[in-house]
Amino acid sequence: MTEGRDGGRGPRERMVFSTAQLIRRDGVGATGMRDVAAHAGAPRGSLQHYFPGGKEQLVNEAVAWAGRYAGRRVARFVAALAEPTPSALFAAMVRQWTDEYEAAGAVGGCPVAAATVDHASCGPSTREAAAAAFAAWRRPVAGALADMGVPAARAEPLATLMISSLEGAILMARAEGGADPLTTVARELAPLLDAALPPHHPPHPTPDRSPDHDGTPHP
Amino acid sequence: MTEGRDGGRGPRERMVFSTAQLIRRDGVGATGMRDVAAHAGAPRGSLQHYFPGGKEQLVNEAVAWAGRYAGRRVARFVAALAEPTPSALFAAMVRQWTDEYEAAGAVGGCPVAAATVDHASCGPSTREAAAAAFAAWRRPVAGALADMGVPAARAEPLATLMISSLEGAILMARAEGGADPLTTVARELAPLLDAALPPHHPPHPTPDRSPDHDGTPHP
DNA sequence: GTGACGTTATGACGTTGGTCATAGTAGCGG
DNA sequence: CCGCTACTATGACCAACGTCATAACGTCAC
Repeated sequence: MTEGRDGGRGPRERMVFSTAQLIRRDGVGATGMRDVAAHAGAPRGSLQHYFPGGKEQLVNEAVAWAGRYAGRRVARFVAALAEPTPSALFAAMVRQWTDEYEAAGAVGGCPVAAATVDHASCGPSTREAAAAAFAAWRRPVAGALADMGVPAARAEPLATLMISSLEGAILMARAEGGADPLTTVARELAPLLDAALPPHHPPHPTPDRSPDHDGTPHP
Repeated sequence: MTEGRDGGRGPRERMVFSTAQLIRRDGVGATGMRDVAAHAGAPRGSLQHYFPGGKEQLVNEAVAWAGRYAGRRVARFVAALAEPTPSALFAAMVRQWTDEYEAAGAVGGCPVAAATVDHASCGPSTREAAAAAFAAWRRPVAGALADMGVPAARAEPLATLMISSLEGAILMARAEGGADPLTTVARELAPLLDAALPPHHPPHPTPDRSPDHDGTPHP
């Protein structure tokens, strides 16, 4: 899939983007600097020019980019929801992955998860970058829940639960080679999420699918 | 086979065990065969003798062992529960990790997750091994839920949700360096899990069991 | 033009990985 | 003693990695 928005930017952004793509598919340790340069169509020398901190800096920036991307994506999901319920938001987040897995197979996961697991392949700063990325992802989710009417005290915990379940389901889906765990988690978690709304909210069963194709590939 | 050389556990099992331990801390790619031999106190030559399939076979056996271990652990948790409710089982599963993280820091995650993410560091057979490990873990969880009174149709999906949430929370906990996501997920998911029980939940006679301690560290 | 600078391009070095090949050691039946 | 088998131990290879060093190619200022 060619995405229109990566070629226009400079080579530096392309390399960060390619790093995230390769990391989420192959892991941190298995992603070489040469692979990144080749995937980004950039010269190898540019790596050490733009990222004098070496692989660690490159991975950290890729993780940070993935966190920002996930946060922007959540805002986009919320804006596109016909029924602004927590379960509909979660369903949209999950559908992003089921669509990809059913289209291109369950290769590739979350780059932040890969960076977290491959902890030894990079320095301790990557752990902080992963924490920041999760925070940048959780914050808009919690904000969206609060906007929907979820009590402020429960918005953050529920966002943590949503992201945890999604990440774990991505893991199991990759292992099983199918998207079943993702759909299962979305279905089972839905009633709990909507139950966090104040009582006078009418329970609307299913969200209708709204088109959200911005052409940007997964982080 | 020669048994009884080292207290009943041969060097082969030690190597599989060490592989799981190193993988769950450093990832697959960053775990070298030499490291495994050193950690297991075994000679390097024994690796190629016991695992002619190389690193892939070693990793696969470690993943399979981790799956069996998790399954056995679930059975032990169920036996030790004072109140056999789904939320209590989930709390026990989560507490296994919070205890470790609060005692020794949030280094180390699930070896099955590491093998799933580091997909490129090993062949496709590792993916199947990870799927089998997840299944070996999910089956006893679903069985325990069914025994507690959860309808059979919901036992498997709920087990998938429990394991997904746990795996994702482990991920976030490692990234943040604390056990908070784990406790949050356990608390937020509890009402949904217990709501799957039939209206009058019958208090089962608790099978008294000594606290779990088999001397085996985490997988 | 000339120089400087940001970038691109490539070769080389040192390390580390997994695997292979080959010794070496213990136990045991003859 | 010998030969056999299971296991231990170690050195050698090749490939790949990240990094460094250096040179060439732009494009502006002057």
